[in-house]
Amino acid sequence: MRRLGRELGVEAMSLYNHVPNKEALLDGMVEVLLAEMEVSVDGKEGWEERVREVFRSFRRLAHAHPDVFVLFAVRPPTTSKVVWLLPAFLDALRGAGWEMRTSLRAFRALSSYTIGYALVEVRGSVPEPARDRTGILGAAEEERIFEMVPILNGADRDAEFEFGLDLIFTGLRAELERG
Amino acid sequence: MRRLGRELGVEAMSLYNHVPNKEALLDGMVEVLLAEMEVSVDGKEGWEERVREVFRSFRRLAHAHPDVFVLFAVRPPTTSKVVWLLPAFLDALRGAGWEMRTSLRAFRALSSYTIGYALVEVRGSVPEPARDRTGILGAAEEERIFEMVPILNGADRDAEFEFGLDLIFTGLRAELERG
DNA sequence: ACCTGAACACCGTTCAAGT
DNA sequence: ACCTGAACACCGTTCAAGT
Repeated sequence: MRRLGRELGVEAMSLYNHVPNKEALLDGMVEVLLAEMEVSVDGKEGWEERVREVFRSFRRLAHAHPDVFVLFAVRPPTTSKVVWLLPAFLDALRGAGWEMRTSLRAFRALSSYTIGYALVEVRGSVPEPARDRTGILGAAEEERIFEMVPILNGADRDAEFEFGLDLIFTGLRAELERG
Repeated sequence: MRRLGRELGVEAMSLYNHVPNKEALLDGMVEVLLAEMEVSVDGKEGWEERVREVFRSFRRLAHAHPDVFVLFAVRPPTTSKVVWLLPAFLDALRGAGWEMRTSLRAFRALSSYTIGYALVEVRGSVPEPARDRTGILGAAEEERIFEMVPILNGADRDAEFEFGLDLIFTGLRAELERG
């Protein structure tokens, strides 16, 4: 609050004339973040490609404002979180022909995946492990870890994210066929 | 630090004889959390059921220590995060016959989903939306939101989580068949 | 080797007093 | 209606001084 006050050329206490407290300020930032989400879905054919586009936009939001995105992920749910994300999803879903419970489960799966993926991404890459640090593991397992960390860090994130979406959509299509 | 000191019957500054700073303390807590993860996989037949069990354990960890789990999700990656989770996964995967890149992508998909799902779960349920709050939406969309929030909150979390795992595993099995 | 007092540079928030 | 000074009850951290 004090720093924000300084930035605005005002004392910290003045802020309380405009905002109830710091928490409200943080939630407001998240709200602004979500309002910024732009989903351009109109050109897309078919529910699958439209839904993909919603979650791609969501991930782009995390890249654009990583710190606020962490707030989004961590702070308790608010109405605005639901109000921004859910209609965008349901809108993209038109034509899929699911009942509501299935739609909501699909939403939970896709949003959980996207939140988790973007969060891991935003935190940065895994540090090179120190040799002594891994003493808990057997020698073979230790070797495996050393081999994997660079591959983990060197991955093409966009392709990797799409791969995860592919998995989930394969599951959803199968679900749809079963009725 | 001051509160922890009090809890230990000692002044806050004394802690700096044992720990470099607060950050290190938080990372240590995450490390203890991960060390606590118990995966009982030995009885399970087949890689799929074993891998499922790994991520179920992970989610159970979030329920047991929600605050530390949030730290896990938010703090930068450390060696110990990889060292605990990845070997457990790779171990469960034996017999699936994938190359490393595919294994790592499967790991990313499943861990992202589980982190995201557990995080949303841990934050608590969505508040009942206020009627005036949703003025941004059209009337029909507003009605849809009002209808959905109770369903969203009332869901059977265990079943919902498993449903998401189902989707991803369906995708992985398809991937496996294609080679 | 470990603990402490004093000190520094911070926080968020309240409230009476000002314009 | 909005801003401010003073004040309260906090933070994490350093460092010289103690045992």
